Amino acid sequence: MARSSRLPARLLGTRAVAPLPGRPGSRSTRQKRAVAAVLDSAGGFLSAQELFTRLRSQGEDIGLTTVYNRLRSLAEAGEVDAVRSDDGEVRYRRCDSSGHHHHLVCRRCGRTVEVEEASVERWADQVAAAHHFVEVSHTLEIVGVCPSCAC
Amino acid sequence: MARSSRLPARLLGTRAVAPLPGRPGSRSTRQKRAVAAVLDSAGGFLSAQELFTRLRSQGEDIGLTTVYNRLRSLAEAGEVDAVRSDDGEVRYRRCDSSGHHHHLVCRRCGRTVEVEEASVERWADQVAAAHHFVEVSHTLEIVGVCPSCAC
DNA sequence: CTGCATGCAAAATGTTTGCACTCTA
DNA sequence: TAGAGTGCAAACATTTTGCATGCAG
Repeated sequence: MARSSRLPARLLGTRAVAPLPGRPGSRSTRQKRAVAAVLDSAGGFLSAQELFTRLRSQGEDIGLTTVYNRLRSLAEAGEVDAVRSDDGEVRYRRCDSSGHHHHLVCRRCGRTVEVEEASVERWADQVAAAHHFVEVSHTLEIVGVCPSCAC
Repeated sequence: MARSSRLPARLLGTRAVAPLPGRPGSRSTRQKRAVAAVLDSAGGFLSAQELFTRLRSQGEDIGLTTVYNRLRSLAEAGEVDAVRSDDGEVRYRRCDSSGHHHHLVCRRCGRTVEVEEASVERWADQVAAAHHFVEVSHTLEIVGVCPSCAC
């Protein structure tokens, strides 16, 4: 009962040590390419369901299972970050690995702005250290309504 | 599709303008008392399912629906905090500090430390303002391994 | 008595799994 | 042609909802 784990919790958290894409035995398919493309163009966070809808609405013939499969592989490979949102969906974003950053998200249109602020990182690390926590990571998201959606 | 909300997202996030317990028309029942008791004695985070199991195993005759009902009421009243864990369950804990705060969570044993830091709040609001976002809220959680679990 | 509270049963969601089929390499 | 990849259908776990019944005030 306590043991649920619909998603191997290990996939979550923002740390990523990524093996390069194109590993042995990996095959290139239309679906893989499509998922990657949408993920790239989106920039921000996307849930599996959203991703699936976008693909379908742009005429791509792909199954929901495949989207989940792909997303899991990408997450395991460290090519996307996965965080669970408040409403229970897991949301993925292309991990540009160039630096740790957070997002300012519009709750209406989904527009996202990347935000970097070292002080927050430092603060989080300090807090953790003060309580002697190790292997620390953190998640932070600011949500609101963007100017275009405001009125 | 973006609109899922198995749990009205408004319950999450730590904003709480709490009406005092025992509001008008509120009745005291065995079940309510039982939930409150377990929640109190637990101290830390508890999922609805865990709470339910504990109640049952200690002989309490209560339904799962009631547990969920109660938890929702308590969350709306600001008497418990609700955070979604990595594995998808919402976990509740008796909320003692009345203000807005975040959590430092042990990813092994679930132990949590409440953290308050005005500067983070201010920073989040500033970032949002800079991009002209309104109706802003934010979520922040720091996860790591606590000293006892680090060994 | 009144209507808040309870809880069974059933629906809804997001995600995972079993497995037969498809296509890339 | 072997096996990685795909995707339908069905299973799952958590949470919500409909509704008839119960009980505190």
